Amino acid sequence: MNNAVKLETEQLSWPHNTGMDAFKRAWLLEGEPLWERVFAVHHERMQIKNGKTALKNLQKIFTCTFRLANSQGFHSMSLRDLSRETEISMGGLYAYIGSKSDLAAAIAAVVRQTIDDVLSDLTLHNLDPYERLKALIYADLYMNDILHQWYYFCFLEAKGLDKAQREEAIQMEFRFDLRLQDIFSEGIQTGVFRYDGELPLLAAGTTAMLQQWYLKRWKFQQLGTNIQQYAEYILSNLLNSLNYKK
Amino acid sequence: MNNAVKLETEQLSWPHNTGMDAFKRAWLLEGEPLWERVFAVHHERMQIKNGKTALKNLQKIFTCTFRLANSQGFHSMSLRDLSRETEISMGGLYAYIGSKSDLAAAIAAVVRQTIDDVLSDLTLHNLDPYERLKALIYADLYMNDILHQWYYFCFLEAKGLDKAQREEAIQMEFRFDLRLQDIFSEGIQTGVFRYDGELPLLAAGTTAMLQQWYLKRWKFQQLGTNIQQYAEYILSNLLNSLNYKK
DNA sequence: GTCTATAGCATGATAGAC
DNA sequence: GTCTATCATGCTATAGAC
Repeated sequence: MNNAVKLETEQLSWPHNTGMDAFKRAWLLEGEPLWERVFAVHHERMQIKNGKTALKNLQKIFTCTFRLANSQGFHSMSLRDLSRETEISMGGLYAYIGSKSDLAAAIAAVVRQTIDDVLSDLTLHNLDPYERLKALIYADLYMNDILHQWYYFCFLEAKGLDKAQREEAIQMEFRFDLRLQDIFSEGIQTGVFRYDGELPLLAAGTTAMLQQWYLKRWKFQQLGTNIQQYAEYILSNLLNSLNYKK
Repeated sequence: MNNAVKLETEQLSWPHNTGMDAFKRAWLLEGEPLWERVFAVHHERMQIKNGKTALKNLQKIFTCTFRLANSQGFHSMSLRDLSRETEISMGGLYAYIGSKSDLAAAIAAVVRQTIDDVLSDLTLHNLDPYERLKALIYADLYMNDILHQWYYFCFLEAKGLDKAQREEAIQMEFRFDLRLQDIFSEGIQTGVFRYDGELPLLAAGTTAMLQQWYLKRWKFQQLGTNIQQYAEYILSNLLNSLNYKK
């Protein structure tokens, strides 16, 4: 795991404390640490090796890519658009991105690695099924929220990626579903959950509801639903399906 | 409502009989009736007025557009790709589509009108909340299945449509959610349902699960879940949330 | 490290023969 | 009604000055 992402001193404060502030303190998914991560993943494709200036321009390039691609689509965003938006010349852009499709690939790669880092750390904690379920749902939803532009891009532009990356994305989602199913199964075995339907479908439905948070922002905005309320809704709905009795 | 879509003689056989065969017989959403619908919606933009040849080529054009756009994205599908795939020359294509974006707009328009026709007809039946819920979920899922390429296209290419059409798509989804909420509310009032959470979130979650059927075909294929099983899962999961007792 | 200028090519669209 | 040939434009990417 990339140490830059996780403050060791905070490791034990989360997921036991499931507030979003605690999550943000424990995981450095925003601001400069994020761009250092992007640089770490992407720097082989870059001509610029000076970290200081690279970070500033990487941030501009990725941020503007999200603004353009998430509103009109990545393929219909031209590099001239991106050049205008970032105020970096065409030639300048190519010192950072290698090619247009490299840019999309980098976004997907950063998302994959971040998810892996955060979720694999969750398994280190020794929690009971209820706590594991809660921690997984809150962690995933917080990630969806903080990196919502990244997730939105990956979901809607997946077709544009090469076959290996598309396959990776599908495998990531399968693993997430399986992680949920494992928790369900363990809870059923230990007797805290009871469910007589298809666990894969229950997991798939949960994943779908979590993804809504970045896919349907307009809906939650219109409803006035905040992230805490939505997390609680998903969890209580799921616990109800699982016949969990506190 | 467009009479060509609905066989009057079958009006009463559905939604009381919720099998997919009955749905397909009642609603003509496939084959020649579908392409006649497309022609009806799109013919103003076409130079060809002869129905016979137009229908055959429209089918080729739309079918190939789905194959290309749903695998690589509509914007990165060139009209030369489409020309090669349909075996219609570039000049020939323009006798049918007006422009590339007209083609996307036509797909969205056909979907919108079909949904409106099918769902508005459902309200004509006088059903109790349980039956209405079942009919709505089955009808929507069957539509998602039969027209899955159309829905998939609309979901993933929505960004490429003009503002009015994007707004229309959002309004359609809001109306669907509200339709679900109305049924929930009526059931709660008449005492067959009991729910103390947020109805809009329960409706949004149901809509999300229905959309999975065309968004995540790879998942259901891998799980071996067929449409009947999935319809039953969504309904029973929802009835459980609503504390419905048969 | 950033820029301007431009190469080289693919694209959407149209004109006009048949 | 369908085709071929072509136009004008916009695109990604690079070369080379500073």
